[in-house]
Amino acid sequence: MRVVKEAEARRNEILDAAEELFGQKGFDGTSTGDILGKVGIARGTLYYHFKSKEDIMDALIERTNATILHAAQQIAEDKSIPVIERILRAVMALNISSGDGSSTEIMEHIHKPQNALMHQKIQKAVIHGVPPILASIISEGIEQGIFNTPYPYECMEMVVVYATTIFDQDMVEMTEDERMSRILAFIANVERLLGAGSGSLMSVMQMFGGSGGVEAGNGDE
Amino acid sequence: MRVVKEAEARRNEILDAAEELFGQKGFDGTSTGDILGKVGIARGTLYYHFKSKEDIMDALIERTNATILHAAQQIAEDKSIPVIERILRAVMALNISSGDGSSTEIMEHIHKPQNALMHQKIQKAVIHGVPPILASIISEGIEQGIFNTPYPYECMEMVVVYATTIFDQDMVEMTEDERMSRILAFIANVERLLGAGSGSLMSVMQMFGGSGGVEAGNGDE
DNA sequence: ATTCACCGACCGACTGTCTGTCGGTAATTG
DNA sequence: CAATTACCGACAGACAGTCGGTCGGTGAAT
Repeated sequence: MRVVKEAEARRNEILDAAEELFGQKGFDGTSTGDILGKVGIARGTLYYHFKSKEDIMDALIERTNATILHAAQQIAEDKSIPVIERILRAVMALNISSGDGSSTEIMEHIHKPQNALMHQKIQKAVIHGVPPILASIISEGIEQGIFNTPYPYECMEMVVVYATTIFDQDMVEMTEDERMSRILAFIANVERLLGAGSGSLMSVMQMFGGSGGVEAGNGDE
Repeated sequence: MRVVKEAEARRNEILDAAEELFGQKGFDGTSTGDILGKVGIARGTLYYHFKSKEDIMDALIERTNATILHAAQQIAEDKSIPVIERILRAVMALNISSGDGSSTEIMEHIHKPQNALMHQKIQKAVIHGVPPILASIISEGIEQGIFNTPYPYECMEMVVVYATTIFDQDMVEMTEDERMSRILAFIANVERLLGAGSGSLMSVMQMFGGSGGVEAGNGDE
């Protein structure tokens, strides 16, 4: 039983299988044998296309990242959308999406206590890729007088690092209430960082899916 | 050749060896065989004291953390030290120290591209343990009118998450200049978060070893 | 004060699993 | 009908964890 395909097709088959398996069982929990079985190829074939198991992970992250960042970048450049709305949409594009309707929901099930390495690599990619995109939008906001900070990039870096660590990962166990109050504090803090008016960013709360009627018309402080 | 010791003594011998080896070669790069050789015991003995390799790491992190956090806590409670100075000292206590002069400089060489799992676990412990300590100092500062924020805890959480990710790890490659400008921006951002006067936190810059006006003298790297 | 039963600490051969390699084979292409 | 490209699967090497068994010390009983 021998099926020959174009190298890139095989590569993607392997990545697809790896994506699903890593999501289910984690990187360490997935053996190359699992991938072999799922794709239906032999050991040698896998190592013909990838030089190591880790190489598969790297390729997977790059593939996903390219797709996701591109989508966010597109949105960021669309000056027809108001700044605040655009931030919201750009961030949304990073969370789920992908475009072609296929899976690519790595972000979904990656938050396992396992996959530490994968986690780290993804975060590195995110920290590298996302802040520049958001900072460009912020800069526009500054020109429009919506924001006011000398450090748009560093602000976004801080925001992204914090949000991905606390909200996307399972670094801190939280009840639904704790989460909600963290989100409120977070938004208030971001407003300060960006020099935005108090409450001006409350509309972005919908980014944090789950519960929470956006009803929050509270004026604290 | 058979040497019998008290269980806790052996446990600590094993942890000492693991600490050094993990620091040198990383967690994945260290085999249980390496530890065995270094301590001079047999396989079975290791698994008599620890239930798995990961269990060794957990114990190691807990041991280190207990020491470090305790030191920082002590400082935080010393109301004779001015608030700003106290923050500085508490953070210093987290970085190196340990107390008894022995090693415990995990934080030193842990920042390797390897040890992802260890990294994650340490960060989790830090995120859990440090913000409460710092927040208590901040709260005092608020009473004294030095700071002004409704969210001292969340601010510290954000600060700690960001600083450990960007400055302590190698998440982002930076030149010395980039690092310096990141630090400046960071301090300015923290001042905003805490509602502190502009420039009031510049003195804490010495926390970030290396260059900067502190003249500490060490030329690392 | 000697014997003996007991138990915690210790040993190391062994097992199962996993990653990565290598020589060889089938399909494809020019 | 070469030469290249994709593929195969047996194999080597390494490693984490297990298990039956051993040894030294300690306290109780003789």
